[in-house]
Amino acid sequence: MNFFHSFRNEILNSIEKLAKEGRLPEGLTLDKITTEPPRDATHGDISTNAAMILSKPAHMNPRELGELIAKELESLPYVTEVSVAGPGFINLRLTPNFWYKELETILKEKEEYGSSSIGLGEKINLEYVSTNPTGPMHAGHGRVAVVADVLANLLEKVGYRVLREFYVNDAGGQAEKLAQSTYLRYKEALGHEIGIIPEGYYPGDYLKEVGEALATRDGDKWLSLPESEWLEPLREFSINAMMTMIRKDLALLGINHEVFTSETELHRMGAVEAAIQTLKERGLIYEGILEPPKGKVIENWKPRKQMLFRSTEFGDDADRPLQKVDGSWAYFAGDIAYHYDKFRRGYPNMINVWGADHVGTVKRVTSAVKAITEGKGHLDVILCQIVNFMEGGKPIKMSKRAGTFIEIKEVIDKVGRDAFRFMMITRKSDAHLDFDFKKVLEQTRDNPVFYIQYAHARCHSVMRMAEDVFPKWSETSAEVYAGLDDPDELHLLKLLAAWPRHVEIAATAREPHRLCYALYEIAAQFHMLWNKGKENTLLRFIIADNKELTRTRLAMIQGVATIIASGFQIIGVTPVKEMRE
RNA sequence: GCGCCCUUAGCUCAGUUGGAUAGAGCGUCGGCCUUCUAAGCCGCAGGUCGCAGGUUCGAAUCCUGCAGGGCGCGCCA
Repeated sequence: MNFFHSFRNEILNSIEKLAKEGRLPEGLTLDKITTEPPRDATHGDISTNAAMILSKPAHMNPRELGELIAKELESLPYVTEVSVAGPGFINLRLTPNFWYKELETILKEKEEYGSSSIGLGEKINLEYVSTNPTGPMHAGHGRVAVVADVLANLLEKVGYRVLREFYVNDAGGQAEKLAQSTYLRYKEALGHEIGIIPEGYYPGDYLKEVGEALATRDGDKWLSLPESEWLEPLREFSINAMMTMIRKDLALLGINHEVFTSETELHRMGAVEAAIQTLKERGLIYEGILEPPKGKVIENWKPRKQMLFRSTEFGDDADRPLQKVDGSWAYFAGDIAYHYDKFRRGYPNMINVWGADHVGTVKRVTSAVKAITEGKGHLDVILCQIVNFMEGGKPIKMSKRAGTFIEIKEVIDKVGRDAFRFMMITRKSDAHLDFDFKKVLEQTRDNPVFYIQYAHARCHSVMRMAEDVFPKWSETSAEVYAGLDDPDELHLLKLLAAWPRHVEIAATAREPHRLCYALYEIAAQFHMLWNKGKENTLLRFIIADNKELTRTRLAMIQGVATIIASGFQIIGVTPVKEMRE
């Protein structure tokens, strides 16, 4: 439980009590009252804006009103001091006992500490990665994958029920090109000379084994047949092979989707026709002519009358075509059907995590969701900016065409899953991220992965050391906490107690990066305390001649380890107990 | 031309959704640490929050305009 909530409730109760007694007007709106940590810790532990929010409706000046409310709050449990400051903030200071009590809760709830039910069991469909199944995942896909996966964990942590879904773009021209590319490799596998892979085909070596596998399975059965005969079976064969590969890559990242939805399958079921028909009945489809796109010269642009969706009515910049020249469905038509499908499967709440190169399609898809669900469905798109992969400060140039892009597999091999996952969420997703292979492996403080892992390992190191002095200490429990009275110890306890709030904010803002900063802060404070023990032996965690104090400090250490482990659980990183290999 | 995002200390970035004197790491400078297993710890200095207006008790945060950077702007997927 985020303790700011419980104190907020207490504050609201006090205000209502004042209203009942006639010392404040009745029926004040209390929604905007917040409780949060004061900017400056010297002001106290909890700060509320109540007096400033209510001063206008109550016709009182904020300071005066603050004093009135403050008087009431003085009697709250664990509150040791209440003051009114600045423009009218009411600051509460809590007794050490409060933090000791929170520590006990942490030790009792373990990694569950920080979980909450603010999601109310609501279902969320989270679609992510959805990379084209035409080759292995490359490094750039990794950020989208990890940001979304951590977000999924985070949302579950606060009480949502999340469905992790992958949309398989196995229809359309790219899938056909894949089938054709596979056909070439198939011929090659059967001993035919194929020369250079033509422009527009997928040239990667990974298709060689697909061609070979096909030759092994089917022999030369497709060789003499016309394309119309083999295109569909080869498409399916190669898509399956690609998806197997992608799923392996995802598994390396520790990502496992629960649902894979096939675009082709949606078409087969007639879902696209059905969705378009629905829009038609609502008068949202018409025949019209589009302006040519600006700022980009398109050869062979011909104005054409075509089937359009009125997406401008739902916030898009232009109405969007639904069919290609040959009359087949455009990708967008399938996307409408897909999101309608998700909605009808029981997921009015949808989140898509995309790469920033899809900015252009956000508005059309969100407007389509509004239209087809009649405003009952809601789609939130989270965009991830590009990752700059670097080596010792120098950017690594990547080009798909030149075949110089780095595969995700290679990255994981080099730095490991844990470091990769962590680094991918150290920046907020709409900001660029530099990923330096050298820095990620550095064992210094400016490498946050290392620094936080080290704090966790150090905790366990201390706990192991303690066994020598006090065997089986962990089978007892701390009785008295009063020994934790150094300001730095109390500060550490406060940081631990702040964890549930960070989790909650990160989840509601859908910003996983906040977890990293919260953990870093805890790690820093812990390292600082550890180092203080070097100068001042009284502050050491293990005091050989004081078993009780040692046990108490070990409780604090356990708390630190627990919170870090809990954060790592959400981020999908394994907390290590030793830094040595 | 249009849309979305970004701009905070020399560098890399936080900033609790409108709150108090804007914070951290690196780097610089000055100390300390040869250990409860180490890769470190403390302190000093460093700011017109891109610029200009506006909204209000109060703005890095919201609105408008401008500048710089990024991504995108087929019936591709």
